[in-house]
Amino acid sequence: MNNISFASIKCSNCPIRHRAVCSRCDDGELTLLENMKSYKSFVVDEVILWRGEPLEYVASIVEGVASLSKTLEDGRTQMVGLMLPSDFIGRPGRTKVEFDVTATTPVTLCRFERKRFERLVLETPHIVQRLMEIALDELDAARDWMVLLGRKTAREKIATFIEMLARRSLVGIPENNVSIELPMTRDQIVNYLGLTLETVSRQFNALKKEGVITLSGRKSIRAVDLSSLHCATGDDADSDLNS
Amino acid sequence: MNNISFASIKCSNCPIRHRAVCSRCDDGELTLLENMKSYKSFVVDEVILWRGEPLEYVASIVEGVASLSKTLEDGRTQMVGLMLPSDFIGRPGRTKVEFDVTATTPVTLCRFERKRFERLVLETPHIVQRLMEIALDELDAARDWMVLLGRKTAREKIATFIEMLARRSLVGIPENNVSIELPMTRDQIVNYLGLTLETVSRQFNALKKEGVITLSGRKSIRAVDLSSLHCATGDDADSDLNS
DNA sequence: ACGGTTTCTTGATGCAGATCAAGGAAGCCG
DNA sequence: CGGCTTCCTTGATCTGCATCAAGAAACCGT
Repeated sequence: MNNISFASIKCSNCPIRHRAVCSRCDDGELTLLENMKSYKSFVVDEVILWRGEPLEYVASIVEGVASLSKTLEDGRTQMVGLMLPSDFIGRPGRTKVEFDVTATTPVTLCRFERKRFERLVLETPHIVQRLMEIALDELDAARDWMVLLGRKTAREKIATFIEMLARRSLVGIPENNVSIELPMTRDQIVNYLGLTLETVSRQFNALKKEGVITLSGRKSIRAVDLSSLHCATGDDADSDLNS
Repeated sequence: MNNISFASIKCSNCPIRHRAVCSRCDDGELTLLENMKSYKSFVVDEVILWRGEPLEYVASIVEGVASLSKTLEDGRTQMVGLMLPSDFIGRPGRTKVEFDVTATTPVTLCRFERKRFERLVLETPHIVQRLMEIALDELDAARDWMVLLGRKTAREKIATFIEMLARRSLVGIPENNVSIELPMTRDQIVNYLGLTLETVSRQFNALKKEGVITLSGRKSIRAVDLSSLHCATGDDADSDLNS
């Protein structure tokens, strides 16, 4: 656990200062948030929030990856979102969440008491504006994922997943031979992509045999050939450099 | 086409006054919107907005149903949203949309020039607040749909779809024998649910044979037995009376 | 470095839903 | 009302992925 280092961090030095819910805030607004915030960390697989549980805090992810997932009666589960640093958990105006939130890597949150935060939101347009943008970005991502879940083949799902991770892990221009750390186990990938363990395994290894990627260890991938990886996604050539 | 009747409607008499983007606005704010708005209508299957096209207007749906859909290289398409009256099309801060918007029934929009609207948004917290709520509600819906697309069987998808329409078409307490008008053709249902024509047809008729629903004509359904309909959805007993 | 556990791979088989291929019923327009 | 078109249904077959069933590799604690 590495949260202690955050215990007394200044907002102005925060790694997500420029992307989180506070990104548009001026110094005065930031001070208000500074006085409200508290950090909390979670270990891998720890549940951050249960579905339906009263929501006492809202929070930004400072570090780590969390997943949102929904479960049907009989136990089938579907991941409905991946939350990365600067993403926001919880929403003003709702007293609970409709999904379970789980840490897939060690996670550190910057939390605000929900009720106080809601009051602040009403008076702080910069925060609402940013919250809206964050929600709309998530909506875009959710819609892309709907295409994947509804229409893509197993192979295309895996390729899209890897490409998404590759695109995210490099800041600059994409180039071949990017090394990627999977932020989740096969089991979680399964629930993210709407597949089974065996199918995920087979498709990873198929792409490996074709020389599109290499695998080493359980959570490390190298994208050898980005262009053939993209061909395998089913998406068209252009599409999104956005956000 | 029935749009002429809207040509000079007052915002205060608007059928979506209490739910649309303007729902929190006071009289002054409403007057500003009133002076910016223009109505436009679309016939069935008319494209309201092409993916990637520059976005000159944002708009609320006043009447009718529109669909958002995405298409893969090879023509497979997935509907990623159904827009109903009071839903909002377009977003401040983006110059284009990432999907096609099509009228699935005759549609009337209340439009605002995007640039003027963006300026107004910056100064009108009531609008941003409502926009955020709308976005978050859409996000909830998108996530429910991800579960359907990723994990539900054909039968469960159809049952969920019908239940959604039933729930929406009645204002009060759900009761058996609700009559439902499908706002779309089989072909569009197919793309909404991530299935094929034949499968959709078979599952509709399976539910009919079991006495859960009756069919009459092409677009009219009666939900005879809501509780067995719900059982067929795969969802758990409680879940959402929200929003 | 070793044994045990967890996680991942590989193979064999089965099935839900896709695809292929005709028919049949609604709706439309004369 | 009758012919035409579009849309929907039904049946036969195929296939991608799930499921079932062993192994094998990676990781972990001692």
